[in-house]
Order: sequence, then structure tokens, then C-alpha cells
Amino acid sequence: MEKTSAAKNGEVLSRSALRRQREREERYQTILKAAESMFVKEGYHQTSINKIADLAEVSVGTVYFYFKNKEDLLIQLLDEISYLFRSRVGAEFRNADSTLEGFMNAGHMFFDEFCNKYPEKVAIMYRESIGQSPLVDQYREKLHNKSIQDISAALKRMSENMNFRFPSEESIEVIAVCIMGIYQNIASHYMVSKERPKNLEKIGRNAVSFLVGGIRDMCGLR
Amino acid sequence: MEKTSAAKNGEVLSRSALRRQREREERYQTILKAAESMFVKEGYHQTSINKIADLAEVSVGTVYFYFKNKEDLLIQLLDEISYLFRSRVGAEFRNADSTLEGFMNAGHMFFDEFCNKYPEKVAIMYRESIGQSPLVDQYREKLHNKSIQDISAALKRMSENMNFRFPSEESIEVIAVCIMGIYQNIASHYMVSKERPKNLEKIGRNAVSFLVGGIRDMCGLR
Amino acid sequence: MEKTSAAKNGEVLSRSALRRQREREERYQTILKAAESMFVKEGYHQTSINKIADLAEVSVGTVYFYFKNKEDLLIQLLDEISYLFRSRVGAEFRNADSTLEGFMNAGHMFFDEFCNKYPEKVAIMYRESIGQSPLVDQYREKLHNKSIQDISAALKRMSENMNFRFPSEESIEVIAVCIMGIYQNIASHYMVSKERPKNLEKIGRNAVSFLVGGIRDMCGLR
Amino acid sequence: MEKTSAAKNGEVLSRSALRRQREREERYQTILKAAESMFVKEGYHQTSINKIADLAEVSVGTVYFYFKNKEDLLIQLLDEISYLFRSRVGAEFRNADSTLEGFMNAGHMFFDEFCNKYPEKVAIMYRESIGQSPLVDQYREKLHNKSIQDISAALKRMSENMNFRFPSEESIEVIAVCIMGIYQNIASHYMVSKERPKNLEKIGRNAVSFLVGGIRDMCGLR
DNA sequence: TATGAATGAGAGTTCATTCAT
DNA sequence: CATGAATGAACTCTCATTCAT
Repeated sequence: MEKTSAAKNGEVLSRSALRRQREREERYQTILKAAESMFVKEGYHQTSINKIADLAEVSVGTVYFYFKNKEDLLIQLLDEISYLFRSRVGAEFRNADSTLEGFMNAGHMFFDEFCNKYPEKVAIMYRESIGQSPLVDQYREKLHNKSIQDISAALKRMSENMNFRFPSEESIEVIAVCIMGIYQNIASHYMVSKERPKNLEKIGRNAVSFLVGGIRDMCGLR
Repeated sequence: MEKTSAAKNGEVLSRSALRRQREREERYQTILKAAESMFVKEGYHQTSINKIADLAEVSVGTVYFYFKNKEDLLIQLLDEISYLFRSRVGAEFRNADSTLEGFMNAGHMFFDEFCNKYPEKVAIMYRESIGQSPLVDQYREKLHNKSIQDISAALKRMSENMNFRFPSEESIEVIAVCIMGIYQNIASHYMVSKERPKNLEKIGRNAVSFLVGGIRDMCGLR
Repeated sequence: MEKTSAAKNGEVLSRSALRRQREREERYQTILKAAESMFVKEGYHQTSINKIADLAEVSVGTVYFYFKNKEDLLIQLLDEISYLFRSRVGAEFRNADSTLEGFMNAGHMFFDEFCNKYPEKVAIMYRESIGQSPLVDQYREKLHNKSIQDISAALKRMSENMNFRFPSEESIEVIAVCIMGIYQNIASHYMVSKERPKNLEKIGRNAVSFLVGGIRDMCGLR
Repeated sequence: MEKTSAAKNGEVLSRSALRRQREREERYQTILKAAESMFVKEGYHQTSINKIADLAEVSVGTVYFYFKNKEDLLIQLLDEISYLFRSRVGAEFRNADSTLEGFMNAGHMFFDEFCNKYPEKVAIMYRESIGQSPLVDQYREKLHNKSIQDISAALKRMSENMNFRFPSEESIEVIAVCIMGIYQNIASHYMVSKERPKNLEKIGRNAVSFLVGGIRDMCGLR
């Protein structure tokens, strides 16, 4: 009894179990969202678990039921953000058929879409997760490296496709690191501040121009 | 009594006063250096004033005699670092007679000299001073903006001198922010890690090529 | 319907009721056993109800259905242990026909049988139930006193039977307390430790010799 | 200046330094004594650091300035108690010129002096320090073993002096463990309880008789 | 000036217990 | 009966800061 209508084997869950699972998921997200808001507004160390619990309208104990500890909150947040970043921005690097356009699309995706839609996530990624704890730093670095590899791979494919060579062995990775640096600093400088400038689009376009120019110049394209 | 032999007016100090002043200066620097070491090794929040006092071989009270509070230590450190950065790297921007060479020199100065000589300062600048407290963030931003302005000024002078125009109004500042982003990420990625790679020079050169290429391309140079 | 075939009056239970009762008994024992294991392995205060529930493969709520609270678990455990102790060791005191042999048999029963068979129960009795909470202490003392009385009664019967007198009024009880002390300390010292010595039998025999010697000497026997 | 009158070399401390050192010592003892009282009255786990600080009339921070943590308080207490025990009771074992009298003196010293004078220390030793934490247990065992060795050594000397042999190799240690067990249980049963019986002396004498009788019987003395 | 003991607010975390489902 | 998510009081411990000496 109390099975879903499609119940055909032991794997299905009862309705109430399904509802409970859904509620769990929601609670988890509510708490994570509250942590994100607080971290961005007041800073990771200035935010106490109590404040997060208050904002999420749960008890402290509940926060600890869903997350191992405070660090874990930040790490889960980073995870989520990294996934979002790679599935939006990273996808552009991967999809574009190995031309410079891919880099332009990725840039616009990041500056116009990502930063606009998720300014809080950008703040977490580029401010609140830096230098807060060894474990977080370590985790952040791991995720950062993945993005570097995404970009490096795109550069490699492009060089093969367009038949040109990079000046030296390490060029590819260095360029990738430079691009990520540009993303980070443009985002930190313009997108996260309280009063965002109105010409964000132009800023993004300029930044993309700059980084594409860098690639072009280094590869002797055009 | 106890005046220097050259005592001719009220401005001169007695010998003991001079010694005391010198000692004060030394103490100040000892403490600041200890703070720097600890912040880099263990992180700002993980470092207690007691640990800093221990390393500096003074009492906690003495630390508070020379510095207003813990935040002040980080701010003074930032100040010192920023001064050093601007007097070394920024100088290259200002000195170079308004050609692209200035940007190359500045880049090499930063990657080959600055990062090599002061890895701890780089760590403070790009890791320990981010997202630790509103006041520090604010201060950091101010210093950051100064550098942006240094670079912007150099770009402007260059455009006037070489008689070219930037694509749009905001281009100059965006480029400056991009350059700073490249500095930051290359430094963070390669220079601060435990085991620094051996081909640091090449990495620096590649990064400089990339950013100079970006400028070149945007300005239609060459 | 669903009655046992022998159902002749209202006292008999239906089959399913019987099964349920049996299952209840089993659950109760499973949980109690899990608590015992955890208390011994990690200590009473270091063991959470959650851990016990996990080990017993039931939910926390179920633990609270069978036991009033955490203290109750320890008290029920003590009860069980005390019952076992009195029905094994105490029986020897009562059965032996009022000679010293009874004390020897009891001793061997305790050291060779009881400690060997139930090292965990010994650990609960002599380590985990001491100084954990006022109520437990109080309960423990009550059970302890019962054993003292068992031994005292045996001593009294022996003195009447063998026609000798104890040096003073309080001698009997004091001897009983001494004997229990010997039991406790020998057990704690040798039987509970991680690596039990191999000559346990000899140790037990020596301890019994010692305590019997004490009785003998005090009563002028032999 | 501000040296003690006997100041003759650099080792002496100034008067104020001496006073501060004395005050430190006093504070340490005050806190330790407060912990002892609370542990005995309410039990180790039921006692919070706050309560100890309150009783000692210092702040929580001060407790942590003098002691590493709560466990440390108990361990320091154990240390102090063990030192006292060995310097009072253990001394009797060592001093007595290798006859049974030494064991009697030690017994009386323990029951009549030690338990009477320091009932709280007895409670700590035999109740509050058992099964509270692995580290404490471990420490307690170490101290316990020292006492076992003291007694064993006394037994050995006695056997050499009075020219008799113990029934088996392990007899000596077993007897020592038995004696400690008697001490513990007599003390726990009679000396620690709220309403101590009036015939404590007689109880002690009986216990001593019992244990001496045990030794005598095992060694074939008399 | 220098010291370092003292402070105490506040943090993170645990866990016995409850109760709606 | 069984479940397990939710609670929140209570705990231990840290540490920036002060101040009498």
C-alpha cells in the first residue's frame, strides 16, 4: 500500500517516502542558498552557523544534519558553482568547432550570462573561497585546474585544426591561466561590486577582444 | 646632556633617543615580518596574535603597541607590498618611453624579479588579503585601483605617443584590469605553490607575450 | 481465529501476537547488545544513541521505544550483568555447604568462567558504570550491596557451621567488601586489557588463595 | 633595581616577578581545587568548565590559560593524588624493614590517614577517573601500575628477608593487585559515601587484618 | 615602553530526545 | 510499531584585546 501508481517492483518508493526525499532535497538547497547569501554579504569567517540557520529558517542542528561542518558548506557551494561554470562556460570551449569563435562565445557566456545571472556565485568563487582554509584552498585549486585543462584542450584542438603552432611547450597552459586570470579580475572588478556599471556588455566585449587578441598574436594568426 | 655633538637646535635627538628610535623601527619590522610569515604559512584567520608575538620574540602587548589590531597588521603589510610593487613594477610602466616595451619590462620585472624575490608578499597580495574582512577588502581595492590607474596612464600615454586609438572609451581600463588579472593568476598558479616549476622564466615570457599581444591586437598595432 | 491450537482460555495469544512478542524480545536484546559493545569499545559518554542504533540496525526512535533513555540502557545492562553474576558466582556462595570450598568455587567460577566468557560485561561492571551519572552510581551501589550481602551470608553460615567467631562485629561485611575488591581489581587488571596474559588460570588461583587465606587467618582456621 | 636583597647574580628574580610567580602558582592550585570539588560533587562529565571557573572565581579563559583542556584538569589532579598516595602510603611499604608490619602500617596510613584527610582525592582516584576518557584511563593505569610495583617490591624484599617463597611466579604481582583492590573497594564502600560510618577505624583494622592474613597464609608464615 | 596574565564574548559542534508520518 | 529528520540547549575551546605592573 501507499505505492506510486507505477509500482512494479521493490525499488519504487512509497509516496510519502518520495515526498520526504523531495523535502530533504529542498532543505539542503535552502540551507546552501542561505550560506551563499551570508558568505557573500558578510564574508565566510564573519558568518556564523547560527546566522545561516536563521536565514534558512531551520535550527543549527539541522544545518549539521545536512552538512558535515562549516567548511563543508563552502566546499559544496564551490562544487555546485564549478559544475555550473563548466556546464555553461566550459561547454562553449568544448563545443565551438575549434576556432577562435569558441573563445569569444565562452567569454560572452561568462561575462554576459554567468556573471549577470549569478553574481553571488562569482563572489564565492573569486573572493570568499580564497585563503579561508587549507582544505578549501586545495579544493578550489582542483576545480581551477579542471577549467585550465578545459581551456588548454580547446587551444590544442584549435592549433591542430587551424594548423599553427604555439611558440613554446608551455604556451598553451600559460594562455589558459591568463584567460582565467582575466575572467577572475574582470568579474571581481566590475561584476561583484555593489554598484555595477551600466556598460557591462562593452566591458565584457573588450575583455574578450583583449584575450582573443592575445591568442591571435601569439599564434601569428592574421 | 647626552646630545649628539652636532646638536645645534631642538630638532636633533640625543644619542639614546636616536638609538631608541632605531630600535623601535627594528621592532616594528620584526613584528611585521613575523606576521607576514605566519599569515602565509597558516593563513590570516588561523594565525593568532600570540603566535606572531612568539615568532617575533616579543610579548602580545608589544604587538599592540606597534599595531592597532590584527587587521592593522595585514593592512600595513598590504601597504608595504603595494609600495614595493608600485616602485618596482609600476615604475617600469611610468619610465618606459611610452612604447610596448614598457609593458614587457614591467611584466618581466614582476614575474622574474618580484615573484622570485618576494613570494611571500605575492601570497599576501593574492591570497591572504582576499575576503578576510570588509576593511581589508576595501583597502586592497584601493591599492588595486592605483595600479589599474598606473597601467591605464601608461596605455594612454602610449596611444598618444604612437598615435593610435582604442576601440572604445572603456578599453583602456579594461585592458589594465586584464593585465592585472594575468599578473595575479600567473603568480598564484605558478609562483606561490610549494614546488615552483623550473621553467618560471619561460612562463613569465609567455604571459608577457600574451598580454602584449592583446594590447597590440586591440590597437591595430602591427 | 489465528489462535494456537491449544487455545482454551483468554490467556493464550494468537500466533502473530506470539511472533510479535518474540520479535520484540529479540529487538530488545539486539539493541542492548549493541549498547554493550559500543560502551565497552568507545566508552559510555563517547557513545551516542545514533551509533547504537546503527550497530543494532534500527532507528533511533526504536531505541527510545524499548528504552527510556540512554541511562536506562546502562542500567538494564547492569541489571542483566548483575543477574548473571549472582546466578553464576553468587550461587556458588549459596550452594557450597558452608565451608571454605564455597569461596574457592565462587572464585574460580568468577575468574575462569565469568571473566573469560563475558569480558565485555566485566568491563561494563567495573569500568563503564562507574562515575557516569548519579543514578547509575546509585543503581550500581544497590547491586553491589546485594553481592556483599550474598558473601556476608555465606560467611555467617560458615561461621555457624564450623563453629568459629569473627574478630569483631563488622568483620563479616568488611571481608565481603574486600573479596569484591579483589574480584574487581584482578578482573580490571588482567581480564579486561587488550592483550590478556596467558597464565590467567594461575592468576585466578593465586587470587583465590589470597582471599581464602585472608578468611582463614582472620577466623583462626587451621 | 627592584631585586631581592640577596641579588648576587642574574638568576634571581625581581620582587614583582617573584610575586607574580607566586600568584600564578596560587591561581593554578585554586583552579585545580575547584575542579576537584566539582568533579567529586557532580561528576566529571556533569561538570562544565564554566562551573569550575565560577567556583574558582576566574574566567573560562583563565582556566584554559593554566590547563590545556578539561581532560588535563583531571590528569593533573590524578598526578597530584598519585604523588600524595605514593609519598604517604607507598613510603610505608618502602620504609618498613621488610616485615609484615610494613603492610600494616601502610594499610593504617591509607585507611586512617589518607582516606580521612583526603576523601575527595579518594573519590577522584576511585570513581571520577574511571572510564571517562581513553587518555585518562591510560594515565590512571600507569599510576596504578606504579603502586603495584611499589607493593610488589615490598613483598619481594620481605620474602628475601624472612626467607620464604611465594607459591608461584606470579603470586607477588597478584597479591599486590589484590591489596590495591581491597584499598579501592573499602575506600569506595565506606569512606566516600555521604554518611561515613563511625567505626571507620575498626573497618580499616579489619581490612588490614584480612590482607595481612592473606599474605601470611600464602607464604606459610606462622 | 614592555610584559603577559586575564578576560569573556562568541564560535563551531554534538547529541539526547521528540514527534509527525 | 518503526522511522529519522528536526530540535536547541549545552558544551568545549579560541583568541583579539586590555591593563595593572
